[in-house]
Parts: sequence; structure tokens; C-alpha cells
Amino acid sequence: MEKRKNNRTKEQGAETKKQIYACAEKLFRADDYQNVSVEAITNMAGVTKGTFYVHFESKDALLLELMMAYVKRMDMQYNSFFEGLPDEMASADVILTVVDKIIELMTDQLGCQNMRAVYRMQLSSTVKMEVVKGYGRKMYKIFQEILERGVQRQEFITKLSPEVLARHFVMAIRGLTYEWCIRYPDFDFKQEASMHIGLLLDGIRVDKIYNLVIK
Amino acid sequence: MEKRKNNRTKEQGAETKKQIYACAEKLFRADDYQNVSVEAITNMAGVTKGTFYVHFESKDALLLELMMAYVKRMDMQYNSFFEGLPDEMASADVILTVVDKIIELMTDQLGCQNMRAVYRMQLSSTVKMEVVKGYGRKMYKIFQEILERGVQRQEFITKLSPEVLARHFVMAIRGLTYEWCIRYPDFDFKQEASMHIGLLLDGIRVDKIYNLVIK
Amino acid sequence: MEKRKNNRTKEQGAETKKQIYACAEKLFRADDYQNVSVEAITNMAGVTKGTFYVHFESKDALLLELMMAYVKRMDMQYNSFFEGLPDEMASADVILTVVDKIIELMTDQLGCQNMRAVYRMQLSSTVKMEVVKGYGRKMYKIFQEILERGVQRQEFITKLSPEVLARHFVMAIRGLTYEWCIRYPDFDFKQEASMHIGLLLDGIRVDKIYNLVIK
Amino acid sequence: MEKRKNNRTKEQGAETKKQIYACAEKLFRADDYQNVSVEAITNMAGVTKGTFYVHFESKDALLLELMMAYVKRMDMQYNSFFEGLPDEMASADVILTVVDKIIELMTDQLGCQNMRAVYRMQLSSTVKMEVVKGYGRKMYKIFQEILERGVQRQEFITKLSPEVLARHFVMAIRGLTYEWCIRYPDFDFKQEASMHIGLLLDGIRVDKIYNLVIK
DNA sequence: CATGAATGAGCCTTCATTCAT
DNA sequence: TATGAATGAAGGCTCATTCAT
Repeated sequence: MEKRKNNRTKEQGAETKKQIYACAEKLFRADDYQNVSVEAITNMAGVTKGTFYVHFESKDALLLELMMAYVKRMDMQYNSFFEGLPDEMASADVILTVVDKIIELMTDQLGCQNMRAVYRMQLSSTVKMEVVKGYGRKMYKIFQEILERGVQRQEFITKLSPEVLARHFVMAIRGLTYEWCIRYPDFDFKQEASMHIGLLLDGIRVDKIYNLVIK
Repeated sequence: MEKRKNNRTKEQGAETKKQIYACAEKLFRADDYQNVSVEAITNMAGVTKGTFYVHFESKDALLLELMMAYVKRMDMQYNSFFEGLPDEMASADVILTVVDKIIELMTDQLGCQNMRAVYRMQLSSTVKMEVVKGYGRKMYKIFQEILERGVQRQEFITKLSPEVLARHFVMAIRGLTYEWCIRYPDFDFKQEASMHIGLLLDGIRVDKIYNLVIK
Repeated sequence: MEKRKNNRTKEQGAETKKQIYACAEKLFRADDYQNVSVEAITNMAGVTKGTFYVHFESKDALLLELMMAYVKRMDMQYNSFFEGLPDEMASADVILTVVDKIIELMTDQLGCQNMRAVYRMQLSSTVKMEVVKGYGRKMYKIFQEILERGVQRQEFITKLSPEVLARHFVMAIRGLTYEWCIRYPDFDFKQEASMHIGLLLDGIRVDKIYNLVIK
Repeated sequence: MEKRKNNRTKEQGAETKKQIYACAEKLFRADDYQNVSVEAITNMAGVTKGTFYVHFESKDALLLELMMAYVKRMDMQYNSFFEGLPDEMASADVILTVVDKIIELMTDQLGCQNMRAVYRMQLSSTVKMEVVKGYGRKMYKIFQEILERGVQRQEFITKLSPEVLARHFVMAIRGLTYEWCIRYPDFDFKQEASMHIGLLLDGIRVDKIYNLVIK
């Protein structure tokens, strides 16, 4: 009898934590981390401030958990999306499609405010970078793979190694994301990214070069 | 006699303001805007809080002034450098040289920590965006001008307008700068920028394309 | 068991609020609203400033509650006294008796200093007028009712409507109260009020007029 | 030569003081004393804060001067107006006309905010009452005189002495003024005062009583 | 007489966090 | 697990007043 109670209590506890978690996410998406108070979160979650501290060590700890989850989730999603693409697809299209997906995920799942928080954290020397540092690692690997294949298939031509190129693509994505963060909502993330990555690709795409010369 | 007195008090006032200004800059460089209190600034400047409000309408107003000064200073320097370049220089080289100069200015005059502060500020929702939006305007104009000329001289070929292209070059610079800020000191800003901008140029440089095809 | 605990904490909270409330009242009685700081209140109440804001949204909100309580208490007491009066009593006497009672309540239950505080508050532009405006509403209704009945019973004769007349009686009471507040203790509130209201009644009392004419 | 200079300086000084004075008056009329800052006054007067303290010991001192001047001016104006009325005018009309004039003076020359300040001061035990206390003295004398004459001419009939009656009329005026202060701008001071004083007069006017009985 | 920079005490309010229950 | 009262440090800002010039 006691056990059952314990289980139920635990379940309820987990439920409550999830609730808080979800509300925090919603609020962080709408406003800056610093402007979202614990009270606002607990009010939305329908619990008291005390409860918050039962489940989270601090506001910072919550943010950390949140971001770790994001990074993990994003990375997994990039990857599974990438792996789902048909092998015969043109490498340039693969890159453009993946980029599109990445932006879609950021826009829909993270939201601008959250991304902003991540970027701000990276610029704050104080904050534990470890968590956030992992961010982009998967993206880098994917780009590298695609580029490598593209070169092998002679779709791409370049003097740079796939590793170096991949780094620059990731940098471009990061730069665009930064732009999105500071220009939101007056920035069409998807379109600008397509164009920008398109530009980078133009320099290495065999087909484009061929086309230009024919003309 | 009266004038001199007046001048002297005025001078002192300006001095104090500068002092506050300088301390604020130092502190904002080290920490986030929101975490720097007016009191911290005035303590460092050796004045009272009241004095702060003699010279600045609010904490926000100070930040605004600070950022405007940054933007203005940088913009002026880009420009005077650009105007000093010989007209007959190849457009691609002009771009690469200007980019080099921009990086040099940032590295030598502002420093990474300072730039970091600017970027952090831009990510703080507190700051009125209007001012920040002006940032890079000069850079943008310069790129636009070079690209336009390059197209006219048939050094560049592209389906995009010079305006759009310029925007993307500026974005690239910004992205690289962000990268520099978060990777410092493990990031060779100059080299990475040259390579990155080089990649972007590759897609529009007539000479490169020609070379590739010949081979 | 859980409930009792909850109740106890709640009780303590209510207790604290009351304590703050009482101290605020005391201080507002002694000095102007603007000159009483939240800190002064909390110091007196033996709590911290933070606690204040647990129980009251703002200093203004506290004042509002305070005033509403005053108004409500007084109004209830007027009313129950009035309703206890015999129906057959002469209307002029009813008015004079009610006025007597009103003065008695003010004198004995509120006290001059308190009334002073209320009047000072009403003169402070800070306070939201809506609440204050309600003040005297009950008194007004009572006067109106008596006057109406008096006219119907032909004890009173006047060209003015009971509503208008009632308003003027209320104003007279308020004026007298103000006088009491600033002249205390050199002002025989009860006597002066009787005389003053008597004068106002003289103009509408049929019996008085009749008497005068006979003579 | 020195003297002339001194004179000129003095003149200018007086001018400046007047200027500050006038601006303070304007601002106090528009807003509460506590909400009008020294800076606001000096800004409007086009002088610096330092100058303010050359001419006035403190903000309070300025208010005091202002009020003393008001009281004096008002009293003088009541009086000269009253003395200008034709001797043969009916006493009731004299009272009504004088009351009208009093209200006019308050409305046009003092303004509601100023009056409010006076009334608040009277309710503040701390403030030096001496100055404000004189307020109304002249008014009382005028009423007394009119009432006395009215009784002598058998226009008024009452069991009360002119002194006592006069006191009640003054109280009524004060009450109405208080009402004006707290109800402004939703209070038609002139009309309400006419009506109210009319009511008081009704009880002592021989003509009115006569009229009623005839009907 | 006039300036205006500087003061410093004070104000209201916020908020992450603790803790007894 | 959940509550909610209490904390206390901090924060941005105001303003009457002083004083050297």
C-alpha cells in the first residue's frame, strides 16, 4: 500500500516537473531568459514557487536542462532527417534540403528567443560552455559527409578539404542564425539561408559552372 | 573671468561623463548589460549614483550612446580605407583587401572582448534595435559599390543584384565575427575570413570559373 | 493534518497582513501618504520590505484597501442606525438624529486624527478617486430617503428635488467634518453640526415657517 | 558707478525671482505640490537650480510665500468687491453676489490645485499653520456685516446672532471649496455654491417665507 | 547674481531562494 | 510532494540641496 502511494507520488511529481518544464519553455520562447521570472513560470504551471524548487535546483539549472535537451533533440533530428534522404539525390540539393530542415527545426521547435539565449550564453564567458559547446557538432559531421560524397561523385570541385568546407558551411549557418536572432521578426530566415548557402555552393558546384560557361 | 570659470566646470562635467562612459564600457565588456548595475559603474567611476543621472537619462540611454559611438567609429574607418584604394584594382581583390582591413580594425582597435560586448548587446532585447540596425550600413554600402562595379566590369557574374549580394557579404562578415568572439583565441580571424569570403567570391568570379573550365 | 498545517500558515499570513495594515493605518494617520515610506511601515510591522509586496501589490493598493474599509465600515453603521429609528418620527428630527449619530460615530470610532487622514488622502491626487467617490454614498441615500418622505408627508416644502437636497446635506456634513478636523479640539462638532443642519432645515420645514408667520 | 551696477543687479535679481515665482504658480496649479520638482520650475523659468536657491530658501519657503500672497490678495479682493456693491441692494442678493465673486476668484486666480495645497496644509499638523490660518478672516467679517444689516433692515429673521450665522456661512463656503477640491473637475463650483448658500438663506429670508405662505 | 556639477539619502519595486509545515 | 509566507539583497531612479567658480 505504501509502495503504491510512493509510485503515485513519484508519478505526480514527474508530471508536475514536466508541466513546469513545458511552461518555462513557452515563456522563454516569448521573452528573454532574464525577463521570465520563476513566478511567471509557476503561475502558468499552476503550482507555487516552493514546488519549483522541489524540482529544480535553480532557475539556471532549469535553463541548462532545457538547453541540453534542445541540443540533443536537434542533433538527433538533423541526423534522422539526413539519413532519410535518398542516396541518389544531388549533393547540392541534399545540402539545401538539410539546411532548410535545420532552419525549420530552429524556427518551429526552439524559437528565436531560445536561440538568442543560447547565443548569448556562448558570448558570456561565465556560463558553463560545456553544454552549449556540443551544439553544431552533428551538423558539422553531416555537412562534411555530404561534401565528401559530392566531391567523390564529381558534383563539387574545390581546392579545400571537406573538413574545412564543412566548417565554413557551419559558420555560415551560425552567422545566419545570429542574424535571425537580432533581426527577428524582420528576417526571412529560410529564404535568406537558402540564398546564402546557395551562394557558397555556387563556387563549388560543377553543374553551375558548366552552365555559366555554356552561356 | 566668468567664462573661464564656466568652461572649467563644464570641462569637469565632460570629464566625469567620459569617466562614467569609460567605466561602463569596461564593465559591459566583462559582463552582460543586465548584470552591470548603475551602482557598479558609478562605484568604478568614483562618483555617486546621482551623478550618473546628471549625465545620462537612464542606463539604457548610456548603452545607446555607447553603441552609437562604436558604430560610427568603425564605419568611418572602413570608409576612409576603402576610398584610399586604387580604382584599377581588381574587384575581388578590393573586397578581400577591405575585408582584411575590417578584420584588422576589429582586432587591433576594438579587440575581441569589446566586440563580444557589442554582439552581446545586440542579443539583449533591452536595447532599442533602431540604433543597432544601423550597424554595418557603411560596410554594406561599400560592398554594394564594389560588387556593382565588378559586375559592370564583367569581373563578376551573378543572377543576384548587387544589393542582395552585398547583404550576404555583410552577413558573412558578421557571422565570422561572431565565430571569432566565441572561439577566441583559437580562431585565426584573418585567415578564416579570407577563406570564407573567398568561397563566396568563387561563385561569382569570372576569372575563377574560366580557370576551372580550362582545366 | 495537512489542512491544519495549511490553515496555520495561512493564518499567519493573514496575521502579518493585518499587522502591516494596522501599522500603515497608524502611520498614515500621523503623516501624509507620500511621506510614509513602505520601509517605515514594514519596520514598524517588524517584517521586511519583501513581505510587504507579498501581501500588497503596491503602496497604492494598500491605501486603496484602507480607504475602502473605512468607507464600508462607516456606511454600514449609519445604515443600521437609521433603520432602527421609529417610522413615525418627524422627518426633521430623523435628520437631526441621524446627523447626531454620524458625528458620534466619527468622534468615537474613527477619531479626529483618523478622519483627518481620510480627508488628507482625499486631497492627495495620488489616490484613485473611484474609491473615494463612493464615500458618503450611504449617507446620501439615507438623506434622500428621509427628505423624500418628509416632502410626501408635507413636513418639508421645497422647489428642489430630494436628490439635490440630499447632496447638499452631505456636502454640509463633509464641510463640517473638515472644519472639525482642522479646528480640533476647539470645535464642538456635535453642537455646530446640529446648528448648521438646523439652518439648512429651516428653509424647508413647514412647521418652522408656519410658526414664524403666526408670530 | 558701483551703486548703479548694484541696482541693476538687484533689479535683475528681482526679475528672476518673479519669473521663478510665476512659473511655480503655474505648475502648482496644474499639479500637486509634491509632484512639482524644483527642476521643473527652473526649467520653465529658464534658470538653473542653483539660481532657485539664491532666491528661495527651499521649496517649502516658496510655497509659503506663494500662499501668503494668495491669502492677502484674495482678502483684499473680496473686500474691495464688497465695498463696491450698491448700498440699496437686497442683503440676500449681496450675499449671493459676494459668494459668486469669491468662487470666481478662487477658480480664476488660485486654481484648484493651489486650493488643494492650502487645504492639505491645513490638515497637516506639521506645517506652520500661522500663515494659512488667516485665511477666511476677511470673508467672515464681510458675511457678518451683511447679515447684521439684513437683520436690521428686516430682510432676515433668525434667532441666531450675526456672528454665529456668519461662521456657518463661512463653514459652508469652506465645505463647498473642499468638495470642489476633491471632485474637480466634475463639480460645478459656482452653481453648487449658489444653490447651497441659497438653501441656507431660505431659512432666514423674510421674503421667501412670505411667498411660501401666500401660496 | 548665476551656474551647473555633484551629492546622497531615499523611494518603490522585483525576485531568486529558503524553510517550516 | 507541495505549499506559500518570508526573506533580503539588489536595482533603477528621483530630487531637494550644496558649493566651488
